[in-house]
Amino acid sequence: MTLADVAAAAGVSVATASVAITGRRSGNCRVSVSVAEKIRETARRLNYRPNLQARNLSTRRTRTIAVLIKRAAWHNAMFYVSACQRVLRERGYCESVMLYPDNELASERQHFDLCIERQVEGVIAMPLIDLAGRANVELFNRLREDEGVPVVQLGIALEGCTAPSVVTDEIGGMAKAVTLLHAMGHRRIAHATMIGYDDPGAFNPFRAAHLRYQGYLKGMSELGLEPTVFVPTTGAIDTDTLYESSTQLSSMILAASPRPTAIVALSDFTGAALISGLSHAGLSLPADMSVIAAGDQPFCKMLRPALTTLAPPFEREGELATLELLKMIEGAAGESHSLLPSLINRESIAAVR
Amino acid sequence: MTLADVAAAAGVSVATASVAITGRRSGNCRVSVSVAEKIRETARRLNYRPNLQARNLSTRRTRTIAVLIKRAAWHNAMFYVSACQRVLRERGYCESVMLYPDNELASERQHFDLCIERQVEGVIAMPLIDLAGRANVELFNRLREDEGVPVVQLGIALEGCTAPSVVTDEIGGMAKAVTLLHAMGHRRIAHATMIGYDDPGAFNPFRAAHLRYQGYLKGMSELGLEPTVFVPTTGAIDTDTLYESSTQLSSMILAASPRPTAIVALSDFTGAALISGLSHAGLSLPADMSVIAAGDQPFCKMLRPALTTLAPPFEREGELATLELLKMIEGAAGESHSLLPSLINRESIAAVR
DNA sequence: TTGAAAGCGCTAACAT
DNA sequence: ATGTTAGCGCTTTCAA
Repeated sequence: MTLADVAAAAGVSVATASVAITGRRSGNCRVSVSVAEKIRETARRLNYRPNLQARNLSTRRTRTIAVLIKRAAWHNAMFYVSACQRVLRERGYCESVMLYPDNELASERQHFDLCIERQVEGVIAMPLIDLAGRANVELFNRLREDEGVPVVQLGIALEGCTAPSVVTDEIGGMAKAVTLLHAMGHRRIAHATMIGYDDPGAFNPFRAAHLRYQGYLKGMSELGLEPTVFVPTTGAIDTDTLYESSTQLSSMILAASPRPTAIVALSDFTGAALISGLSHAGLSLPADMSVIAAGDQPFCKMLRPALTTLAPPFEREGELATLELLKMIEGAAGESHSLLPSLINRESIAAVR
Repeated sequence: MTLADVAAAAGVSVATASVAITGRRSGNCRVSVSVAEKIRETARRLNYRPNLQARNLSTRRTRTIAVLIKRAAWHNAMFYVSACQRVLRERGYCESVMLYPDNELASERQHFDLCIERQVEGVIAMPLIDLAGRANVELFNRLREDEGVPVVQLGIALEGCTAPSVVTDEIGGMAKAVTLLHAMGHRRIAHATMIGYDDPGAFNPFRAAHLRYQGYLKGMSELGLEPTVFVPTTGAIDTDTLYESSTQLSSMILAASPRPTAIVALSDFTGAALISGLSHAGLSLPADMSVIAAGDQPFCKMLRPALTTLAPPFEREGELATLELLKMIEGAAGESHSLLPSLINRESIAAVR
């Protein structure tokens, strides 16, 4: 069922049918309303569907953008993607979500190729940094320079990458958490994190851990407080198993002297492990220990006490990234954004006794 | 940068270049190895990328399949999708994930259109049933019959839909849970569920709730046990807020007399609410009450006690769905599958005292 | 072993 | 207001 069939059935030329169906004017010409209606009616009757491949080939536009999601970010990605879809739909674009569920650089490369071959007009990517500290920076830059397809980075900004980025202000967020705890009377505020937090390299695969550590440091130093950090000594270095590797933190914290009265945890997984371990050891939370985490994972509200956490503005980030990309597709320069998370105060913090 | 450019640069015709680059024989003809190598070298040098739109238009094949995910299933979808990608890649297909984050029937329809327009060769969809009990059954059937594109349903089988389905055996799973509890000495085993569980209609939007209820019933009756079910009296009927609406269940269960010794919960969200509410009321879990849930959400392991749950074999389901689809694309008939979940025994059940 | 040419379904000048 | 025609980038007979 092609345009030609519809045109034949309606007794007009393909050009006329094309104009009628896409509702567009060709040059200064239109189709008379009556003919147009007849054509559309015929199309409907014949159950005609335009072939996008052909249309795109002809117009040399696809109005398609790609969203590249890494497996590690899948859970947050829903918020990104739904915001993204909303703005794209409003502007007549369609998107095509491609994911690289294995967190491999090679896989990211392969998807970039696919983007080019599919002629996408832009890509929103959550860049990968592998365990060896490598990233596809060159590729990101070339995609823009050689192929002319605009890119925006979401969630993390790769050093040396020319594409604008939309990220969470991890440093500001953690400093905010420290400040809040301080205002509640806490003075011995510790940080619970993961192996790798102290690598300041731009390609630390756990960059967020380092950023959050810095935010903690910043908050503490502004208040004249002495920082203390707890790190597991063993366990896989891997965000998938963060909960498991964080279980040993509780006893470390319990054994510390002086014992902190509040903990700023790297992530919700760390926070969950703390709540579990500390409660199990007989502490009453939050009275005996305040815990703030970061990430606002859906399980926070199901923990007892429900976990107070820093919520990154995912939807807004997705929206901004898309808006920037669209600007770039239209030829303008894109800007980067860093957005402060908001603090969702649930039940896991209390004033110091 | 087109094939013609490469051909010109290599001093051959586009036809030759095409054959050399795709590494295919046209008729009984090949390209000499030397020329082929030169062409490929030129292509590499010029950074040539084939235009898939053009290629697909010409071959009338896309080797692309669509995976349609509804928002409500996002979290499980990662497992589906990664399995799907793996088998697709092995067979030289590429997929394109499209989602309808708003859970609207209209949105599902729109995505079906897009699939047709994009000429996908098959679609794997997680069908939607809206709150009014409607579904796009007709559309599913027509996609196959009118457009000739094979479809497989994932996660739920729509009544009257001719497409094969790959689903979890909810009934068998729940019966298994009941049996296990019985073997641990429990006799007063209750079911905690949601509003809508007792609607036997094929288009009950909470079909899974009804299926699980039936599984519970089946298990109980096989053992000659008397069923008891607890349902919230108020609250939004919505899987997004299942945790919130389940909070009132704990006091209902506590007030019951005789009080059950074990609960089979509709889902992990219900189970989490129970663990929280029951513990808060002073019960010691699992000694005072056993809880089994279903879904194997990532947060199960973070609860205290960690939630014992029925884990649907997502990866296997995604794999089977893809395999069936591929079979259908190759002209064979697809078969349906119903897979039993496995019981992940964590800490929330114990022998009756 | 290679090239010429037709065509995939559609759009867009240009002509009528 | 409508039709004619020439592509878009690629594949694929068919001929050389």
